[in-house]
Amino acid sequence: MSPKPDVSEERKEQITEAATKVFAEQGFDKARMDDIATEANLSKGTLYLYFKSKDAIIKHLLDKLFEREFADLQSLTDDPRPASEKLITFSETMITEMQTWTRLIPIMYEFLGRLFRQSVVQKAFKKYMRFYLDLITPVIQQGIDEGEFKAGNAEDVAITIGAIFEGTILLWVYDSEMIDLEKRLSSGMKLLMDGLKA
Amino acid sequence: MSPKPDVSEERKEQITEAATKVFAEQGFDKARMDDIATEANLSKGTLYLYFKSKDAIIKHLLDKLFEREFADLQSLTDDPRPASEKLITFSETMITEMQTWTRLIPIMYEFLGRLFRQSVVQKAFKKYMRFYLDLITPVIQQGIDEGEFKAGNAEDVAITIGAIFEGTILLWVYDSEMIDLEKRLSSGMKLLMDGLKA
DNA sequence: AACAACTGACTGACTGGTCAGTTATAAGGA
DNA sequence: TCCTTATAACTGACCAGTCAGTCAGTTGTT
Repeated sequence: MSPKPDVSEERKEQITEAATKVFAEQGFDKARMDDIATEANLSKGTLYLYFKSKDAIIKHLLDKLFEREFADLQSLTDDPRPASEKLITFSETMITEMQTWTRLIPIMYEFLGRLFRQSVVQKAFKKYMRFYLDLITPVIQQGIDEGEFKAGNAEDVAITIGAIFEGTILLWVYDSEMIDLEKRLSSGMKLLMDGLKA
Repeated sequence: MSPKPDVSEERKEQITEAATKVFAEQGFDKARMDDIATEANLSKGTLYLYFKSKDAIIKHLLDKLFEREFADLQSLTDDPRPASEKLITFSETMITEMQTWTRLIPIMYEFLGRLFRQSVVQKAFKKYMRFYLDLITPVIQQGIDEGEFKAGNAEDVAITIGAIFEGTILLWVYDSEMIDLEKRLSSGMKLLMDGLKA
């Protein structure tokens, strides 16, 4: 029996939260462990009780980054509706979830900078790609098979859809005043689907 | 009269070249001035004769980043051909130039990480967006006016085209083995233009 | 001799990680 | 109810390594 309750999960969460904020503001390299500690209302020493190093915190953030919202999307796989409707659902879900995502975007791009040098980061992004393509490609294929979409390479189309999403976010990051993210995402998606219809 | 010829432009170029390589490999923060000096076959002290600080080198790279290849594209503005042909030319030019660009991509994304914190970087990316949109939007508008393209908001379409380019590059960065960049760029572009045609 | 170009040892500020010491709380005994 | 004790949780001064930036001195050309 411990004389105190185990707070370790709570602390990890608290540190993760603080780290997310500090890293988003300062970047991985500029951010100091003391900054994270202060933000989490803890001392630096305590951080090291729950994470072995600064890199371990960063790695933890990477692991959490993609695991978040995609559970909702899994259901597309055995959804019985026509492909075009499923794509619209996908698109709407993505756009809705985008709002919870936006605060993580600085961190996303922080990781992108490391993508070229760190194989852990590479693996995580590849896995994300795989997940996305395995989800969408069959839907496109279904649309082609059922004569709803033009014949063509389903994965090609899936990649273009992914590119429109990622690219629109990127352009929005370039100039967020000029671009209304939600509107652009849905208009881009619509444009593509017009070209897709048989 | 200096007793020696002025080598200052040559040195700046030499340092820029070395810095590009080192920053691409290590990232801005990890890269040491000594690394850049070694790569440039100079001593650290010499770097400081030509650049006031590490940040000054980074800023210089940012300035050079966008000024490179776009001169070619300017000609689109007073090209008399139909919009669809101009878009194809645009697309082909971009794809060709992509090859010279790829080695700069790590640096591009390195800057993206700083986009949220440094207004100099923000300004540069906004300017790039403006340049691109001012180039492409009129072409789309022309296509709509001449009845070649569906009616709609020209800037919307321009943004989606930009998103397809930037997004495809991003997905390629996520997993370069899976994506043949050139093929995907042209297939994505084709898909969109199908949806665009009246 | 004059001077531009260059060098690299050095300095001072900074920060990730450590650890000896402190604090707070639950359990058990009186 | 109060005291003692075990120990989990926490702290922050400190250490060791790092690196941007400096500058006194060297090199090489005219």
